[in-house]
Amino acid sequence: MPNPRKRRAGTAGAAGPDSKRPAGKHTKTRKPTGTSTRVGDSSPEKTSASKNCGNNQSSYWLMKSEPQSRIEKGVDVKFSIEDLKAEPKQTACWDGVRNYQARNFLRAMKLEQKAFFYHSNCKEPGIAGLVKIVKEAYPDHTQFEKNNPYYDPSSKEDNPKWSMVDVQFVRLMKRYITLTELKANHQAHKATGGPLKNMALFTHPRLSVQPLTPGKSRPYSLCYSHARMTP
DNA sequence: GCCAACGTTGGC
DNA sequence: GCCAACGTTGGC
Repeated sequence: MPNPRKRRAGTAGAAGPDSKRPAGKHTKTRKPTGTSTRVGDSSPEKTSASKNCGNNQSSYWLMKSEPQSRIEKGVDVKFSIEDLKAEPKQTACWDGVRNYQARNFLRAMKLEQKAFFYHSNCKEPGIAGLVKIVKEAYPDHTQFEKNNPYYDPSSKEDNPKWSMVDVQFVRLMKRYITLTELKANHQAHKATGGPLKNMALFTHPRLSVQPLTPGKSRPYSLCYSHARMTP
């Protein structure tokens, strides 16, 4: 059931983001490595950010979602950053990821890490805002729901294949960063060795959940092989 | 384990 | 709506 699609999210499950969270989890918002990165600044060169991809992986991610209505198996998959903002607690679960690489990245996400919210499959694709991880990976309930577009009959309750995280709205970008702009920077960086030269958005265009690398750190290809472990 | 057929992604 | 790129499936 290939559905390497990104996904919208539903209200953070009945088992909401905080239901069984270790209470005192008020970790300081750890800024991505000291790098100067003003995260979420509108300059695309800075949209890649954070740590290395070694063990603790990227501290910054990019997650795609479709802001426009589209019916998939009878269900509207639309989920824009405005939709996220409108959720209770501005929080939702990121369900429906059905691609192993994307899933592995979901599983690597840590509390408080941030992700750029990317609008795909729409008039003007691009980065719309910033979200943060408020619940680490747990089983995606939609894989067991027969009437759900993301139902996966091959997944067993005692060994769920697919995971999701909960994300919370942080803010919109100061200005919308279009795919066109990102691509221009990516192209330029390929020549100059700039930080976006290996941006997964272009090197792995179908990956709906992807890590971003810090300005001068290792190329994404390394992260990629690290994350490659299991299907 | 190869690989052709098929399905999906997502920009255009 | 088209279609190229690419992931998945399943026969062998």
